Amino acid sequence: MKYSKATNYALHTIVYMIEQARNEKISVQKLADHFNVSTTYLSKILTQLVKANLIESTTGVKGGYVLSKKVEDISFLDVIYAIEGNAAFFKCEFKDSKCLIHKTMIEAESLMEEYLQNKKLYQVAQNECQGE
Amino acid sequence: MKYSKATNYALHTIVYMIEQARNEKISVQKLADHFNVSTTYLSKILTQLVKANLIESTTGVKGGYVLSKKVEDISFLDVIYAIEGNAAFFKCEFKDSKCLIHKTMIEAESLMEEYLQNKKLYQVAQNECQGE
DNA sequence: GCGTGATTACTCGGATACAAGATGTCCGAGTTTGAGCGG
DNA sequence: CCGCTCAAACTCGGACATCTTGTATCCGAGTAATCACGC
Repeated sequence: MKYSKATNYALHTIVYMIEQARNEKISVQKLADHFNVSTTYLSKILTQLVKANLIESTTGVKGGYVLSKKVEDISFLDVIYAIEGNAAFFKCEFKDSKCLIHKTMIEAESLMEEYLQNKKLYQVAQNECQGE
Repeated sequence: MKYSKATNYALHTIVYMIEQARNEKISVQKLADHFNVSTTYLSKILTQLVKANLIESTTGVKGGYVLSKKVEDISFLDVIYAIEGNAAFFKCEFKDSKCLIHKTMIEAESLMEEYLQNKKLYQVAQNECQGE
């Protein structure tokens, strides 16, 4: 039961983009250097963020990635869902919907997700840990 | 980011034991039949619960497992920790302790865990999903 | 009937096998910008 | 100076390799109750 490294990279990437001058495109290359990961790997992660409509990409020379929303609209949960998917943490093998254990676990998860939905990434920008 | 099946089995096993007459030993065999899993696999899971002092085992003929605490003292979180470990969901690769992303994620996790700590398993016993 | 040993019904733990997912790399393809070059 | 071509700088996507973790099985060892047997 752990969040993947990819989620960590995704969160940091978005925060980094928030801290850049607005609407300035940024290349995978630059991000990868900054976080000290391979460009190809990071690009996979960014592709997932694009599919979730959190960022936009423009191809070709001078291409790169830009936030596609107002910074106030990007929550932790948005990024997490984009990378991890939005399936429930817990799934009862048995009677599922009627299972009280299942119900309890879902309630617990909801608490956490509600918090992460209300927490926006721009709130932690600046003074943020910036890779190595 | 998902809880393992083992956690599901563990939670259901404890609930099942709560529903049994108190202090009555129960064998892996019986539990495995009930949940329709292999005895050897379930026994590994139970061993983890023993190590976490949630249940006790007695070996030999007429041996088996019994709860080792009062039912009011067994929380969801106890069982989850026993199986999943108590490591944090999220770990920042970078400056860790100073990272606000990390801090936020830990806060979110704490909310969930607090809920699961206060929720006891006997509260969902009875009317519970009992395997197939 | 009483002690001793064998059998039986259990748990325990190590070794192993398999599958799935996370992590990461490689490479070829498509796309846009801009530079170079010829008329 | 205009238009064409071509290279360069990007993203995109599929295929693949590797590692870790979860799931599951097998088997041999240890342990305690009970049964059987001999004295």
